[in-house]
Amino acid sequence: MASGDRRHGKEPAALEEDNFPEGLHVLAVDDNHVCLRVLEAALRQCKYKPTGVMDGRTALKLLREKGEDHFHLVNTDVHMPDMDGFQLLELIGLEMDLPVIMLSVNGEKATMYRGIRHGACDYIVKPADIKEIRNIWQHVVRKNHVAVIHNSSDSDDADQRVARPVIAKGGAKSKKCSKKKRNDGEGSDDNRGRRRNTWKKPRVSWTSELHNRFLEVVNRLGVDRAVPKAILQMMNVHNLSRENVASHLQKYRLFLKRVTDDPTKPNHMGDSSESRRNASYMGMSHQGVPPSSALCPCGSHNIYTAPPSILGPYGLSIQPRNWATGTVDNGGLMPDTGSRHASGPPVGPFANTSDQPMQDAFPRIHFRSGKSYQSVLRQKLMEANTSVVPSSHPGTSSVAAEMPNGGQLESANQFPVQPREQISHFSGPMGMRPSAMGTHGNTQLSYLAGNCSNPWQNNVVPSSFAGSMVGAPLLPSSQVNVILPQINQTIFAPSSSEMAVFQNEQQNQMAGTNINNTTSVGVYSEQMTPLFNMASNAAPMEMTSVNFSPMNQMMVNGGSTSSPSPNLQAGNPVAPPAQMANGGGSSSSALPGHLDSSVAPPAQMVNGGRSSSSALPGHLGSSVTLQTQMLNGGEGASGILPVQDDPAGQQASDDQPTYNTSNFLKDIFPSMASQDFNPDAVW
DNA sequence: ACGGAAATAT
DNA sequence: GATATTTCCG
Repeated sequence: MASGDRRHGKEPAALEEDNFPEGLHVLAVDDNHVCLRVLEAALRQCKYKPTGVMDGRTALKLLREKGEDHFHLVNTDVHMPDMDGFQLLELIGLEMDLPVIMLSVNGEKATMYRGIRHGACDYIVKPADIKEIRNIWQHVVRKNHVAVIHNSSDSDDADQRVARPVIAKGGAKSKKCSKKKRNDGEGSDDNRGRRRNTWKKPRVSWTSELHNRFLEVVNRLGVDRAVPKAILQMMNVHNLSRENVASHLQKYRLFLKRVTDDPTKPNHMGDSSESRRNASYMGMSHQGVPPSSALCPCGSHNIYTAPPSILGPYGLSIQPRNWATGTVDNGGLMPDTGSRHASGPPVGPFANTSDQPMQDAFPRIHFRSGKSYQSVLRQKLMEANTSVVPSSHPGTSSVAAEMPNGGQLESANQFPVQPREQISHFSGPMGMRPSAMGTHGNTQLSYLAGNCSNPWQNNVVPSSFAGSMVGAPLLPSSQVNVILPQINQTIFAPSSSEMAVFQNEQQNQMAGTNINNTTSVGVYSEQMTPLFNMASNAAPMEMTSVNFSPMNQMMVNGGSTSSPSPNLQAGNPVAPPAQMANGGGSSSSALPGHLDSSVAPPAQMVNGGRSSSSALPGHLGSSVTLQTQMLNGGEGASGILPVQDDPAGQQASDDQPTYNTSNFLKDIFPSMASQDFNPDAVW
């Protein structure tokens, strides 16, 4: 119960200095020679291995050449003449998935916001306190674990979890010393340099889609020849390892065995024994994802009809589930294996990705997982607001402790109400206007039943095989069609340019709606959020359970109720068929429109349901929306920021096109003069 | 490379 | 606490 132990705070709450991993390669980017020198010296002093370059372009080139494996961190100034610092942030983030700490001389919150929006995981205001420099290593650690630890948003020790050391001496494994001999040899060698090697393997989520394919292959191969390697090969799913398959196969075999041994096991499918087994198995493991029509041509893969497919009953059963409450209401048709995640449906992130197993991820611009992380950023921003140069480093328990509710708040407010104007941006499935959908439970129902998994597949369910969905083409929704393909392209073959376009698109749309209240983030952004997470994250590790919370929420929203809320309607397109089964099972239907829209998990609902930001004190609310914004990854959503001067269009002071020594001095000295002399200040 | 089983994550 | 998934090891 290692994880349990950690959750209960048995382990160090903070990233202790003891765990400082010396020799992290830090790429220092600053066009100013003096600055760079100082920075490098500081890094060195802090036991890092700085690799300084003079400008953004060189830095990017270097990064691309050496690969992210060579660097652990990037510390870059955002004020560079040769390249937009923010663009650099983004590029690095998207391409390399490296923690990037932005350096800024002005320390303005707008700059910080922007930097964060562009992927910075933290920022340091010059003159930097050496302590801050010293602490940046924690981002590497956090990066590795926040995602993994995240989820239990309701736990009060979340902050501690986030701050937990990861790569410390033991390499990737932060596991406590195993009681067994097996893990004793912690001191493996893969800890220091190869950050990559220290990374935990992304957790693959065996959705029904994936499982379907798996079963299909197994069936095709025959039980005897169905060995991991062969299966893997035939499955032809990217990012799926032999181990993954082996593991799944193991589980499957175990299941088969169990079924064989216990023929009395309930068979709700009423199928042949084989079918039953498969079906049951699916029930056992599938993630509430509608089966792929492609894999199961019967085309009846929905909760209303569960006919056998020519390919077999693979995962045909959908696990009706009330995502909102984390309970399962499948009419006893299926085991409740996938319902453990109270935070939402365990949907995978790869909607419509044709060959991607769902995995957890730790997106750069994704702070959901790190409640404390958010808190940290929030604090930093707050400090920035008050012109206080933060000395404490984000992630430290102390900081986290200051925002015990951070996670809850953010979640509750994550998906504010969608204004109609925005809704109109999206055409529903089959050309239905969102407003025309879901108003009546039947509408959704019929839609979902008729078109099977389209909406689900395209909008919500991160099906690994959605690409092969028979019904996919039926979905005329421009939104869906436009977005999904990009997901495929950006996630696993991240192209910064593509991503940029992607974001821009969204930004434009968002901007077009001129949202400026904290509850105006609409369906679009909600749906996009996960995409951004994915796209901006090379290691989709936490997608399933974290990144997609938004999606999950959407699902709850759209499928669980026939709420009259227009917002809800907006969410309908993503309503999972499975949810339809629940009909009005979700309690959300009884909730106010806003709540419906935001679909806050139970715990969060308590929080007020509606936009939490509005119920919170200024800064607090600000932070909440900040996350949303970050999640959105686009500036378009910035309008929701309570902070007035951080609108999308703000090109304000942080946009200094040029940054020369003169500016530097001007910026630095006043800054230094304005604060107590700090012997630790780097520059 | 496999598959069982322990470890760990959710 | 139960399971799912990963990791280790023969």
